[in-house]
Amino acid sequence: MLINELSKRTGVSIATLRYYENYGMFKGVSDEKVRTNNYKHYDELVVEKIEIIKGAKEVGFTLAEIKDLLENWHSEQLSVEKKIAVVNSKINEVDAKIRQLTEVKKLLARCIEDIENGMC
Amino acid sequence: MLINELSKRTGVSIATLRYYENYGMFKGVSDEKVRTNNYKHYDELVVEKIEIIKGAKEVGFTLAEIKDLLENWHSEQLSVEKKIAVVNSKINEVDAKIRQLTEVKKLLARCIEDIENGMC
DNA sequence: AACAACCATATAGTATGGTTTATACTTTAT
DNA sequence: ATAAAGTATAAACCATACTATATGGTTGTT
Repeated sequence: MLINELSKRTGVSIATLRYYENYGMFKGVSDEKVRTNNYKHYDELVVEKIEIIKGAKEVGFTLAEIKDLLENWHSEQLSVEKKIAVVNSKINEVDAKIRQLTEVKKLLARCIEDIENGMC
Repeated sequence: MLINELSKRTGVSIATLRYYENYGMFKGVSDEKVRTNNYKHYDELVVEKIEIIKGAKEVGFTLAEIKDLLENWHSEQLSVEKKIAVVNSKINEVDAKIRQLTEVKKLLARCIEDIENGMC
């Protein structure tokens, strides 16, 4: 699919997609058979990556962190074991975020107690 | 306590604390009895607020969102019920983030399957 | 008294994550 | 064939969240 469709599929603006591609988050490929243009084509794997980018960004991961993950995930250099280790370490980070959110929830629950006790 | 101690207590740099105060996240008060300076004093409530700021930021809330929460939490204008409603709505947002993180975890688990199946 | 350590304010600079604009070529619809 | 819509690249611009620098006053120690 071309960038327009990719944008529609993912809900991410074309400008942002180009920004991501330029940043190195994923790569589209030009069709070798067509030499009149260099339109880039994106596959389902790119869609998957973008879903990860969207979710991870939403919960506070930076593009640099996400890029690092995606790069290793598809690296030819790394062994299967190492790739899995990289993804697993990201899963651990996600768990840490969940714990942090649980902490924030506790703080907010304390806020409510404070309010009920007229302390604010 | 003065800003130096506040910084040490919270682990947030003095520059950042001033930025937050200027942004309206919290306010220190000058001692009325001392007219020779306008050093600002911060209490335990400020420390609590900063803990919330730190936690909420970490998981992707913007300063504007957090400010809004903190402002309502301590507003004199709002009734107890409304304050509680504001904090509760933030708790709901936190729950949404947790769900989002769970989604990201699923996507990452799918990555691992892909890797194991040699699809990457 | 003098010197370091601390506080306040203002302004400028930086990094991240985009968005907008300009230019130019390609494809598609009529 | 020509206008509209789509694609690519580059550069300028923008908001957010700091960080650093400059200036000047205060406090505390010796």
